[in-house]
Amino acid sequence: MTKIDKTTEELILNAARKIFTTKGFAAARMDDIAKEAGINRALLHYYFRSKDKMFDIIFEEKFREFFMGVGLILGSDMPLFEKIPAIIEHELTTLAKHPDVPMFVIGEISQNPEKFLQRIQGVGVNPKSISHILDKQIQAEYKKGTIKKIDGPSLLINIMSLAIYPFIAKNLWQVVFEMDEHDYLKFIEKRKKELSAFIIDGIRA
Amino acid sequence: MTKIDKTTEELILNAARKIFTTKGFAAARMDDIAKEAGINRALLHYYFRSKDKMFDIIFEEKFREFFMGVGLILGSDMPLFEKIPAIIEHELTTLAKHPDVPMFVIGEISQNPEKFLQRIQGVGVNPKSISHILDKQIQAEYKKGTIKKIDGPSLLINIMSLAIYPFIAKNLWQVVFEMDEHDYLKFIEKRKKELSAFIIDGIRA
DNA sequence: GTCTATAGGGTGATAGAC
DNA sequence: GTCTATCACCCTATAGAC
Repeated sequence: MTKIDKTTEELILNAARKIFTTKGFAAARMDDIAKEAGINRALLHYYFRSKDKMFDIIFEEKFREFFMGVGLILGSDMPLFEKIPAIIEHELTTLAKHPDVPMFVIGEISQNPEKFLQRIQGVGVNPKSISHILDKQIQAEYKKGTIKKIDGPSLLINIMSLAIYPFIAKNLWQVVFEMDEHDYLKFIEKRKKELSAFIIDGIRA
Repeated sequence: MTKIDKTTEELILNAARKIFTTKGFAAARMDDIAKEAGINRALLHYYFRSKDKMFDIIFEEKFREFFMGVGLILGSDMPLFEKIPAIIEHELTTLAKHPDVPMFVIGEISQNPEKFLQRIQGVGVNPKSISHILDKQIQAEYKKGTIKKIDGPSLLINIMSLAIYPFIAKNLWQVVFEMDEHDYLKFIEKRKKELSAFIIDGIRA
């Protein structure tokens, strides 16, 4: 519990957040972070001891952001036809503000999938129970004759694909479509309205 | 045109392909590649001079694989309702064999979007003309009353999202769904049949 | 062509002055 | 708390023996 200058610590964390999320752990340099924060390398170690420790703090934070919101919606008892728009709305809104989070989180998970399970349970998201809730809702709608036969994992991955991929490949599509930052965010904004309808029409009986 | 041992060269390229595509440029070590190939580091430089040059060869190759096939289908005059299943079939089939290509290619493009435009033109794919062809086909179907109003970029990114994201986040979803390699590929195989229907139902009027 | 040895520069981390 | 100087190791690349 050493007394530390709060503003410097946050200056460093802001810099670390920017560098790690845009470059990933392997390509990020302590010097990049120091320069971004406008201080020198030694100070990073004074506040956070090592690159690994600093990375863990940022990753944990982004990991939560990435999974917790959608986990809560998915695990709720909201009806299926409300859940889908709620997820789309939530994902596109938060990711528009933090476009490089998906690539960062998924990229680092890919390098270290073993660490992933315990971590996701740590943030209070239980894949199995979520999966179970979703399966039950799909079953119910199917029996009512409102949707086609589809299994939970398929529907879930369809929703997440459509919501997340446009951010993962944002730089790629910006070049292809010749869009600048602002154009692309407008494009995403327009998708908000279209995507739910697209998904629901895709599963409706 | 020095005479070089073809089999050693390919041994190295195979190793480089594996290491670069799974770890990315920044995390890949020349020593990883040497060990994977069963030779020593110096030999890598003898054949390919530098890490950068070696990487370029692998990236160029994977870049082509990733864009050319789908580019040809998209640019063809195949009717829209055949084009969509053709893309899905092509993508899921080739990516099932090379699951880490999307993360590799998109990840490296994200780090260097400037280099991307010239490169894609280099492989004979012209985004603008493809976009134009697709737009015309959508317009035509819309006038026939067969599909809802949707713009080219939206439809295209929907298709690519659904096809590619499951491979980008493969390790993540394998943990969530508790699937091993074989389970996941079976899951993908099943999606092949479902996805086209899902997309077409999603845009149908 | 393939190896060992090593140069040369980067990179994370620490010591110590202020 | 913040800095400069520096260590120790890592990593790419090259030299030179075989």
